[in-house]
Amino acid sequence: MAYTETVDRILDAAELLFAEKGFSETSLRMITSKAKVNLAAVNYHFGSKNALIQAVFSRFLRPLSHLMEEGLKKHQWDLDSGQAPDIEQILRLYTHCLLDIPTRHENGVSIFMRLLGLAYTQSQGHLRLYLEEEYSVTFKFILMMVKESTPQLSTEERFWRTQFTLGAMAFTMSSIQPLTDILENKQGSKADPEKVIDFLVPFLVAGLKTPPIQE
Amino acid sequence: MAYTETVDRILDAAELLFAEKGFSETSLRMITSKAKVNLAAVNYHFGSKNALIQAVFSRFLRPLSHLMEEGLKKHQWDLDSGQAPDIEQILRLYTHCLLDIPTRHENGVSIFMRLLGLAYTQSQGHLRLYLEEEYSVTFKFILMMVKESTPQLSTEERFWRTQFTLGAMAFTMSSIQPLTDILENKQGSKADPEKVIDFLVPFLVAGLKTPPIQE
DNA sequence: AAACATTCCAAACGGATGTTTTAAACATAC
DNA sequence: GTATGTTTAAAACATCCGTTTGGAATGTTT
Repeated sequence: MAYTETVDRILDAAELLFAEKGFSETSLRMITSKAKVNLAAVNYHFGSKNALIQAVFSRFLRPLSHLMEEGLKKHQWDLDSGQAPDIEQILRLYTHCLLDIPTRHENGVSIFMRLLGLAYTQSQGHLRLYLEEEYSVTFKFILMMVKESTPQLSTEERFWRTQFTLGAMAFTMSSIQPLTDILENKQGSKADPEKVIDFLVPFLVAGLKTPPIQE
Repeated sequence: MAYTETVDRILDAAELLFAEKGFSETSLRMITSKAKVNLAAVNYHFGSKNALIQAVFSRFLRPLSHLMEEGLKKHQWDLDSGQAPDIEQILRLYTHCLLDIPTRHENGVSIFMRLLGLAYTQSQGHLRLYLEEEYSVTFKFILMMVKESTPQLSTEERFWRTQFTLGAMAFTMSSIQPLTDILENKQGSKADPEKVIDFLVPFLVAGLKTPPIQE
């Protein structure tokens, strides 16, 4: 995919509109008129609306995945070393990488998290498949790290606690500022994502570390 | 709204399809053909598709709200008594009420949870307004109870922890069906909502009770 | 300059959507 | 029996959707 200016303008507009309205609720005509490009440009450059959705995700998941792998290497964590990292360190690494993604909009982090949440909750079969194929390696490795760090949990309880963690993160990050306000460029007491994460991580760590109900 | 048989059949079908596919992805023709009623019946009885969505929510939110108020009365919790309930009791009351709603389908609880999650994550403007107008009293009262039960938290940290809690609940609920499928493929155990809640509450309680970072 | 490939654009296509309208049947109550 | 409300049927409505088309514009290469 050659990144011409038209392609970028489409991706920028689509990213904002998808995050604000959802996928089905955003039409190609909304996107192209916001991006100030011709309607046919989407199908010309991306092929289909579904491919555009996937491209939007790729543009921020690729850097995120890359940052994560670098971070993991730097810590020299290894599954076979027997030295499991603390669960808090894993969360810190993940949130730190999130904040370091280069963003194309203000409040880019909020938008990314909102999109991530939508990817989970909106039943877009094609998107689920695509994400699974493209980025499962990195995320599976993280899941393995979580497993090493929480040996006291049953597989089932660990699975659900991971979901709770994801939910708290995605939901909170996506509502850091009502997205309408973001788009209107309305300013006020702007909530700093870093500060929210400082609140979030101890909350999640406490939940993850609490004794299991299934012995 | 007179609850004739046609009305109920429409609501039953809509409830299932909305929970399965989401609102935008469910057409009136899908609903009426599943309910085996005429297409025009929806607009005749409900007026519009949006009104139908609201009616689906009312049918299970009204009993839920009622159960909550009864539960609060039974515990004789009072904001001015100075006797703050434990935060776990509040969460338990809420989740128990959720499980006690009379359901019209098998897996009714899963369906309600999924709908509740969709209401939060799917940005349906009209739905958000409607829920706000109809059920904000009960909701605000719960927030006051949470405040009483967590006096050690600053207003800011309590606000965010409430967001984390809501996020974990809504996110898990809205994706509970797809997740259950994942889990079933992974291992034979079928996940029923009660079990998920049993995992969820201790996780949230631990997070809510952990010492604040802001002293 | 000529040939080529790429990008852009206005318009149209076929289909699905929510909604409305017509008419006729059916039930129930006064 | 007449009035009132409910249901079905079939069709049309206006609109929106994703996608496709043919040709014009643009840039690059020979």
